[in-house]
Amino acid sequence: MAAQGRDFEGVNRWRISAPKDRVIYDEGEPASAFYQIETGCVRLQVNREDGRRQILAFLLPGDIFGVQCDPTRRVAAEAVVRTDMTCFHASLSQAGAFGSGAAVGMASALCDLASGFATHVMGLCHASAESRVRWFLGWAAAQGSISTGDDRLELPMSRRDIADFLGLTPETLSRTFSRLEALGEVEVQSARRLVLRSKRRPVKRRDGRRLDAA
Amino acid sequence: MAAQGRDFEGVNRWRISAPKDRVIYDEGEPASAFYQIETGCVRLQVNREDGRRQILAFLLPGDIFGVQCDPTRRVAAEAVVRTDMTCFHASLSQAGAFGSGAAVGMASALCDLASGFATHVMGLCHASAESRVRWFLGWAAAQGSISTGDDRLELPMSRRDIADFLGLTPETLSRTFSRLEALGEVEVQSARRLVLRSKRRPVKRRDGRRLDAA
DNA sequence: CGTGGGTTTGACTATACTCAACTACGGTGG
DNA sequence: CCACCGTAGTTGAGTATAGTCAAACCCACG
Repeated sequence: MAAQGRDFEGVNRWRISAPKDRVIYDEGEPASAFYQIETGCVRLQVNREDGRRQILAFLLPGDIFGVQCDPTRRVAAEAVVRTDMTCFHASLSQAGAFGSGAAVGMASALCDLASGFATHVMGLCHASAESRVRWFLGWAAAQGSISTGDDRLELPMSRRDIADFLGLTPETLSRTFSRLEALGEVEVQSARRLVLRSKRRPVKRRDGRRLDAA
Repeated sequence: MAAQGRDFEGVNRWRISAPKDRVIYDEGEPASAFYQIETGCVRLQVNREDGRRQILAFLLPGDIFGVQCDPTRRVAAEAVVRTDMTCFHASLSQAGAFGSGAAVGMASALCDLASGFATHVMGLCHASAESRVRWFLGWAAAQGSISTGDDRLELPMSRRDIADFLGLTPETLSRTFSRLEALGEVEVQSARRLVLRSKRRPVKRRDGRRLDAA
């Protein structure tokens, strides 16, 4: 959804590549550039003092990240898998110097980011683990670079990544995948290779239980 | 935190006022304006088909909301209490016409919004109800228009609003307030009038338990 | 082919949700 | 000004669900 008609004319740029788990930028660093993913996957995350980690977003090809007002990074960006991206050397405060086009482009990227966060909040508020995982699967299925054709998912991230994204423990996540597989909603070919089975979404009741459990 | 140095010169504007619970805009409506709060409080929310409601953000004086790329509203905005605001008649796609200043201003507003959402995600991922409520109290204490001086909070929103914001039931929220009161961390003078008691934050361990339970 | 980390499963515990009743507050009208 | 009423909030009991600790499994890598 990101990056339609945003070329950021006049902004200095170069291509960079990051191997799996490479830190692209870390919390506390000065922010002077933003990025657009070409191939791969990036996670935005906050590392808590107690060692726990919250993943705020998974970003995929086309997505722009790193645009912000604050001069220092509040969240870290790490490559989930080997990732190629374009690095634009500009901050929002200087955006005016590049003309309104660049500013609108950056605003547009922020729009997508905010929209993704909002969707994430909505996903997290599904109380049950089952709902959260269904929501995650729906999100993944809607991403072109994850969903390879007909209901076949190729996940770039680990179970722990997903757990930290959904606010669940890896154990609960794994159990939930197993339950959904038993329900026939998904086939877990391997940890990162899934096939969605339910062609049409099951009808939900007010209490969140499925009517057509099959 | 919002609205520093953003005057949106040249953008047509007018002042509007909304009584408690008035819908400012609803999901599905066309988006042609954005807003800045003068006094009061606004909630951004999504109403689910099952009747449940997720509140994505509480917005306070100075905050800007309603800036988006999408031509239709994905979330609704409602006044929590009687609210006065300025309505700016401009959308992000036309922002270029007003010069880069307006575009940067709108991007800046989006930055704040995204930042708030990100903080919200982090708050929701605190597993326990106790942590979520502590996080909410911390958020409220940091808001000038809620925190009246020394650790005294005047909440504009109801328990149900807070519950829908934190992804808890009103019962659990109420119980949690009672527990925090028993722990001496907060005094619940009335439902919307709180006094924070812990001058210094209690030290936490990796497992989230307090060391200096008192 | 062997090893190791990621993943899955198991048993138990802690916590939040549900349904229900009770209470307190705020607004209205006498 | 006080009494009443309705709604919001609180508390209680029982149940369902996710977390914790621990061990087994399995795939991917060397």
